[in-house]
Amino acid sequence: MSVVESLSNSMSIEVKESCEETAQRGRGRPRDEVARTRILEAALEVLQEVGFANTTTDAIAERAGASKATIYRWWSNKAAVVIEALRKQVSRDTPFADTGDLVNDIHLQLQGFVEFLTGWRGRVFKAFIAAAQNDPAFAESFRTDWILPRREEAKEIFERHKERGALAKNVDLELLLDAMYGPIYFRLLAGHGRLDADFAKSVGDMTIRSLVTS
Amino acid sequence: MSVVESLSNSMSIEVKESCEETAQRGRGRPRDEVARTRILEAALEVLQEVGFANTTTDAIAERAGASKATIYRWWSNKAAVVIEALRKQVSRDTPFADTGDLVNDIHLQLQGFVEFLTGWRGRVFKAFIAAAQNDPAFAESFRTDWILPRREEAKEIFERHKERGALAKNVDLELLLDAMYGPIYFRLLAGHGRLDADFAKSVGDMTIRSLVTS
DNA sequence: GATTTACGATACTATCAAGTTTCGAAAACT
DNA sequence: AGTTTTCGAAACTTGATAGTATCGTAAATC
Repeated sequence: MSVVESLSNSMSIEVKESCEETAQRGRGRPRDEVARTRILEAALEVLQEVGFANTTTDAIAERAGASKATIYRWWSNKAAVVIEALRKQVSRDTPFADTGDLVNDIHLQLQGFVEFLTGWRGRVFKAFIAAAQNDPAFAESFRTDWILPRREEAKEIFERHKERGALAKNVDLELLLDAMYGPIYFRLLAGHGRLDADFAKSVGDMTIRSLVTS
Repeated sequence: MSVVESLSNSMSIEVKESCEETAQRGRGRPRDEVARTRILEAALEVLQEVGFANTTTDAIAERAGASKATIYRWWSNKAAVVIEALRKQVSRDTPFADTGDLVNDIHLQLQGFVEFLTGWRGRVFKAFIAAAQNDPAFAESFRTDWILPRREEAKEIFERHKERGALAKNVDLELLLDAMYGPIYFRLLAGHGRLDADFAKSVGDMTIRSLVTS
């Protein structure tokens, strides 16, 4: 069983539905929630294949077996669809290691993250980051919905390690997280080296070494 | 004097001119090298302001005071202009610390890199990385012209530190470089924390701590 | 059954940008 | 002077796509 799977039952961040649109009881035919799901899934698929710059609403509609009219009935524009799709994925796929052992936690977190990025979700993720550099709406969502919640969760775990005495009180947790995840992001985006379990292990080892004397 | 300025006389990587187009002696009016320079500079300016996805050839031409015909006379397409412009900047702005002292080198390199990214060039750089996620030509140039040369140069410096005994022979230099630069890239792209001299110092300290027991 | 709303399909409009062409003028060589 | 090539300016063509509108149908409420 993979690390990601073994952690998938951990607490996930619930994203509040922004719109009052969801299944409002009224007169006519209700919103087709299946179509909604298909559209969001299709958006991620297309995004992952061609990047946001080359993602078209026609492609999303065709992939979803839906109509463009349906898309624009529920989302104000193309970016809104993709951003909601990305947020949905975030709320599902954020396993996080919390075993009680510091060394173990660090390794499992890095291992799980690399596994998360390998393959399908890695390409989605790259597209997300790229879009965030060109469009402020994506940048905001990337920070608010992805980066910050994960960091807060990780910081809580590390705070408990501090209280248990496994981690020195004066360790800068922001810096620690950057040291852990920075190299992973770096290889993901620059592609200059392998991004696999061995690398995750090495980064973890190095991070832990940097803590012993701090 | 800034770290970047103090290092700006160091060896820079000479990029070979790809095209035989440059100043071929023939019959008619020769190529206007001033216009060429203006076009490349304008390309970077526009890129840095709006990102590659929103960069238009019209904007580049207008900014450069040139004609689109001139652009397409010498470059096959829009991406070619921008990629050459980025390559030109790389060949100029790659100061690298090599003082002979390991701790000093690490801190100066990180300091110089953060300074490089702060302000104008940081935005160019972000646009470069974003484009690399959507367009294979940019990705190739990013690795070949930017990442790899810098890493090779840094690895040579660290190899000398190994020979001097300042650095353990078994240290993985690829990993070391990822640990140094990964966190910087991370903050540059995710924007979740400050990217300043203090941060560079902290990353350097942490990196050095991770080396002492390795 | 009448009404209301959503649906898929499709045609449509409007915009924007890449790349081309034309033209008169300028700058080199012979 | 004549020739060749480039230049800037501007008009132009072409293609792609975001977003809208229409229409007949399906699924709910009253």
